[in-house]
Amino acid sequence: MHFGYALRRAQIAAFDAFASATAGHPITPPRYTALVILEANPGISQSALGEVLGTARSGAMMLTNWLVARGLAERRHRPEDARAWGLYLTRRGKTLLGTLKRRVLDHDQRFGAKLTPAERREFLRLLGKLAP
Amino acid sequence: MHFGYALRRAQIAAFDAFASATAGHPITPPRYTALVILEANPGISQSALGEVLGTARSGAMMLTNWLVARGLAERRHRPEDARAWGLYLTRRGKTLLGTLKRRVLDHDQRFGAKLTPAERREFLRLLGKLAP
DNA sequence: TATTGTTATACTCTATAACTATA
DNA sequence: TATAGTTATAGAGTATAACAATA
Repeated sequence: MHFGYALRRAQIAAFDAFASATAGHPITPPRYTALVILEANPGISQSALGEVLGTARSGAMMLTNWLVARGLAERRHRPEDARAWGLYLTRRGKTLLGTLKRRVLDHDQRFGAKLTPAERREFLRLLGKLAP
Repeated sequence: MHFGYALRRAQIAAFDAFASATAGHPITPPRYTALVILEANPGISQSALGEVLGTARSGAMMLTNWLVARGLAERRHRPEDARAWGLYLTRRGKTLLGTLKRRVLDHDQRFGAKLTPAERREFLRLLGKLAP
């Protein structure tokens, strides 16, 4: 069995847990991650968002467009640089993220509950060695 | 740190290893997996291929079309069921898969070499508990 | 009626390239 | 010239729905 396959299978199972947690919302993993990043970095630029997400600028823009169209985030002009936007969660975005975070964390913990506490620690340590 | 994120990061690293192994070939993880499945199950039907891959029939068909268009696989009529095709690797498909398997396995082992042999065994055991 | 393959369609993710406005 | 954002385009993956041929 390849590492790649085994990892992929486990990650698909984790995606399933995420899908259960976000059922009823059109939220995908990248969108959820973007919300989390915006919450932790108010005023971040689109380019910086793309860098953190590990995607191209254009991808960050489409992601931002989607969030803005649904009233979850907003662009604000930066006085010090007319080229860049500052991105912020709206009240609605913060509320949704609050709800989703609880549900995602809950499902994540249930997913991890297949391991004992000691196994969880060891597993996360080994993941850290594989993807530093 | 969520399990989901940690797993995703490690899996992206594994995908990178796969990409290095298949550099120069337009082979993706699902295409590689399909080749492996066809090698192990000569004459398998498209529907069965889709089931093993965990995707819809239509996806298995587009995958098959791609392989057939490049001369890597072929469809043969089944005498016992005029509805279904039997799928087979061509000689060219077998040759390519042979080359790729060596390279993918090599990169997979290099990826896993970030862990000690004992850690590798434990890691695969824990992955098995998470995604049985 | 159920199944196989097929086609059409749609959405998401990702990437590159070219363009604009600004620095 | 370099950067931020934008737009266009493309490929890949995945899914559903409807259809014809066959079982």
